Amino acid sequence: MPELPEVETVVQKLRLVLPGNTLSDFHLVWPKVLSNIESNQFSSSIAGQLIRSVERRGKYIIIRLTRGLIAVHLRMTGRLYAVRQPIDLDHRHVTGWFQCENGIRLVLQDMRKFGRISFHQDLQWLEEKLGPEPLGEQFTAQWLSARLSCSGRQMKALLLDQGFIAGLGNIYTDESLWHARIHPKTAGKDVTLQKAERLHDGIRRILRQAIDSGGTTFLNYESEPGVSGSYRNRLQVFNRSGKSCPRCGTGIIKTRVSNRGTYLCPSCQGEPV
DNA sequence: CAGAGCACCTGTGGGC
DNA sequence: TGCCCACAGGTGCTCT
Repeated sequence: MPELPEVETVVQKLRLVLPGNTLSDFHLVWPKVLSNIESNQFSSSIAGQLIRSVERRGKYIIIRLTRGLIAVHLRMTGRLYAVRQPIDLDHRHVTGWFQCENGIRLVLQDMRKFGRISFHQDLQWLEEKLGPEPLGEQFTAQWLSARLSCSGRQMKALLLDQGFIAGLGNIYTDESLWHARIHPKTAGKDVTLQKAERLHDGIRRILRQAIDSGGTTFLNYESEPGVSGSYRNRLQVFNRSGKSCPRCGTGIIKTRVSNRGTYLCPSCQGEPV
């Protein structure tokens, strides 16, 4: 579900209420939600710990404690939100929640139960597996062009690979490739410098606009209960098969690339070289 | 190495 | 209306 802009929106909301609070307990509902630690050990590891900050790295939500950190990945349908204890919301699909000493609860609700929570001492494990942040300084057009030129993989697969760039998912990959007029099956090394520059520009511009819109909502994603993102109204190709390309008017088609549903303009994005 | 297929889960929407 | 199938914003694994 959530890609970088949706996760960033969640992090921005949590940042307003969590830092400064002290965790007291973790309540496990769906056993598999804890990916690298046993429930009792997790509860005792976080009990009494101060939440220092809430950050994002790729699609991971990072909650820094006095000692160690909690990482949450929402996968397809996860939501993470804070509620005041007296407010009893619809508790369907809750896979686990954190209790804070001041009464605030941090709830993970996840229809498909793919979302995961893990506990770590530092971020080294993540830095080893993720590529650069697309909105960070390391992600430049030169870097992108150089990395593309030495890969025979399809562009769609490359952009979805979190080890290549961290944070893009199916929606923003299709939107970015449309922006740069690149067919998703094009091999990385066949992308010209000019198109790599356009892609770099598109990725950053699209992600920033999506963050400003609070992300994209289809079925599930809400940064908190009742709050959906409006970037859906600004999508150019994703989920718009049969509608006309905003640039040239040609009908947008849906195909399958890299085993994912993929939207593109057959005119603007031509055939792969 | 690159790509396909499947597993993990539950819900929804389209076709008949 | 109801049933069945395909598909869903992600990731990790196996197999070819």
